[in-house]
Amino acid sequence: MSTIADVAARASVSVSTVSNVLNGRVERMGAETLARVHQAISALDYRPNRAAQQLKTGRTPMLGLLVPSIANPMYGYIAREIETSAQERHGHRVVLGNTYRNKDKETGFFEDLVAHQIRGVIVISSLVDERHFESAVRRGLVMVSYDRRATPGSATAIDHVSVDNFEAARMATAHLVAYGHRSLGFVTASGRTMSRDEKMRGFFAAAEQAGLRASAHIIDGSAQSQFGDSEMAEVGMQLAARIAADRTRPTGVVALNDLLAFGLLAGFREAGLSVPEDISIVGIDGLFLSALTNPPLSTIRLPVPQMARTIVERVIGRMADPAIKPSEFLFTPSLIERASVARPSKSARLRA
Amino acid sequence: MSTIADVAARASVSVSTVSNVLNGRVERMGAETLARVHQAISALDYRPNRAAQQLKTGRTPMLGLLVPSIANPMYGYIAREIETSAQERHGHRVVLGNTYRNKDKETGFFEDLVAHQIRGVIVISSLVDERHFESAVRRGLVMVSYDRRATPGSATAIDHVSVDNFEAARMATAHLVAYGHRSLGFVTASGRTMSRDEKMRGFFAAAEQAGLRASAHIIDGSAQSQFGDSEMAEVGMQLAARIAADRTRPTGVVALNDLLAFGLLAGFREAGLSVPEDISIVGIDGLFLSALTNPPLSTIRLPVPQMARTIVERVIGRMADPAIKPSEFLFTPSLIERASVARPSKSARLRA
DNA sequence: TTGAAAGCGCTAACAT
DNA sequence: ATGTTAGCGCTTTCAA
Repeated sequence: MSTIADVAARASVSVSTVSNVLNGRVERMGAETLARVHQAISALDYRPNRAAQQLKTGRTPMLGLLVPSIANPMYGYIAREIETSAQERHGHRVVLGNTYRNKDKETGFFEDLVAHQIRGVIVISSLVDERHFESAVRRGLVMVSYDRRATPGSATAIDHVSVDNFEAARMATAHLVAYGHRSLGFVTASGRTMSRDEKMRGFFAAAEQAGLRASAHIIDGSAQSQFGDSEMAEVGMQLAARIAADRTRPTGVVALNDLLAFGLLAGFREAGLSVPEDISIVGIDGLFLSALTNPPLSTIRLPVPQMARTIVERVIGRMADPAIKPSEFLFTPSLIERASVARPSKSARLRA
Repeated sequence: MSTIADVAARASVSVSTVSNVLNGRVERMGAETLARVHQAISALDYRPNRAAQQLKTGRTPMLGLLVPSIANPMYGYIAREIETSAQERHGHRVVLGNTYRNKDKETGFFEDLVAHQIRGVIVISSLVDERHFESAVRRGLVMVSYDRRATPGSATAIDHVSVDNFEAARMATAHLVAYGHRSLGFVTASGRTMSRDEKMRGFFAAAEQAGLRASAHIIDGSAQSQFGDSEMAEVGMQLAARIAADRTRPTGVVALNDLLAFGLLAGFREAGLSVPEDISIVGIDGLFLSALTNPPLSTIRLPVPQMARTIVERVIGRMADPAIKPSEFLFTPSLIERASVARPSKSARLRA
């Protein structure tokens, strides 16, 4: 690999002149000099050594991206949007890490970022406990978190970008109510994340609003692991069996997310229940896969591309200007009506 | 951030002594000196600056990982296994890039890796044309490719890790044959990748073997884009409509991959065809989602975790020892029998 | 057993 | 308009 000195020699200029053209400081440069430098650069196929630039400037065009598991299609979708936006719109590469929702893994990732002088990091769907985040921020990281709300009241050093989870669950529940369901369930996996808590509140709010608070219940199952891809669907299957066996089961359920809904769909079928004839389901996420299930899943779509763009803009923007204060960004979801919701059957209504 | 000099000062030793302990050269070091250094390191919470190490040594514990689209659940799965293995077993972080199967994006990614002095790169399912790979290798990259076979005959500078695609398609087809199917289809999207060509060969080989060569057909649809996540399923849906309308349609089909099979499943249902009563399907990949479809999809499972481990070992191993020659690694897939395959119905047999 | 010092490739303040 | 140079934080050779 050729260095800046090689280029300088070939163009018969000093290294600083080369550095100047590299960094766009060409206003008062001789046109001929500039041409010679460009010519030398392409002749040598020269690329600046990022490590050297970085050592000098303390910056590097990279971002960290932490997900519970990239095998989860929802996180894969978000990650794709984030990486594409970081790369195409801001010229940043992204370092990916799977955390399996493990605090030590998160901490380890932050430490490595700091060691690599990568100053921006995006964290997807972490657990409620945020203390190791704050300590990472103190070490200099610019952090934006997805799918977690700011802890109310506490001034935070982190941007929070999320969908209005309360509203998402409320819409899903209201959709069921609109179809005449009077006995409702919110199906969730037992790990507590902030977004789950909010969805539960939205669920109950919609039930309350419809005067159905007494017949609205949380149904939760414990996952072996907490990072939710195949496991999330497993929980759905198990829960479906439990629900099917319950003679007082709800006529309509909202699933924590689409993956859980997929498991529910499979589990109900196995238990001999038809969706939506025997029970209605609405998911949350709007994964492309939700259009393919049998029946196609009614779900709440999250505006993922827009959220991803905001996330990336925030990290990059705040790295460039430390004066910008962290803030909160809430996006509104929307209902996709498909075929997993119908009016409750007479027998179902009687049972409930 | 404290530097090595701060540590040295605090421990009252020279920087080279600190560097020695950092790099494990402690054999003939005074026990007391060593202790002082350790103590200073933890007192200052010191972490070596990777950029500086890298500038000096020319190495950095990172890998590049290129996928067509991380939103594709199969690539997400592979990526998770690769990242986890790179991190836990070898202490390397991974830089992720989506290529959308675009040559310029691939080339751009390679250039950035070189600029960052990242010397190892893993490429998933790229297109057939490999020339820009060879040129990246000449620039110093250690490359391992997944899901592409080496170009026969040509000595390559790239490791190739893949599943035996011929065998995968052969097994899938033989499974259909074993269930009595005499009219076979291989459903694929039209973009040509190496793995697709091999699967077709395996399909025909199994048909031939069963004396069914004349009634074995390729059914392909063109995708708008080539990186295959939601699009792949779309193609499946369209193709299903076309197949359903065809009075001479096969009684059993092998799908290029599970995602395509999901689209097929949805499309057949929409067209009023039942699986497996009216038509049997077998997928290829073994995604966890394939267990959740209605009916559950019979498919060919790829040994993803093992392949991922091999991939990572190869990059890291060859970076450490340039004398190691690139080679080819072929893994054997296995059949998962579920419910999307049954004996062809009488009417279906007559039709064909 | 420990230390001094050169140098990795670049940026930017300063000099000319 | 262009050049000189110190120094970013580390590794490693060589000397003591």
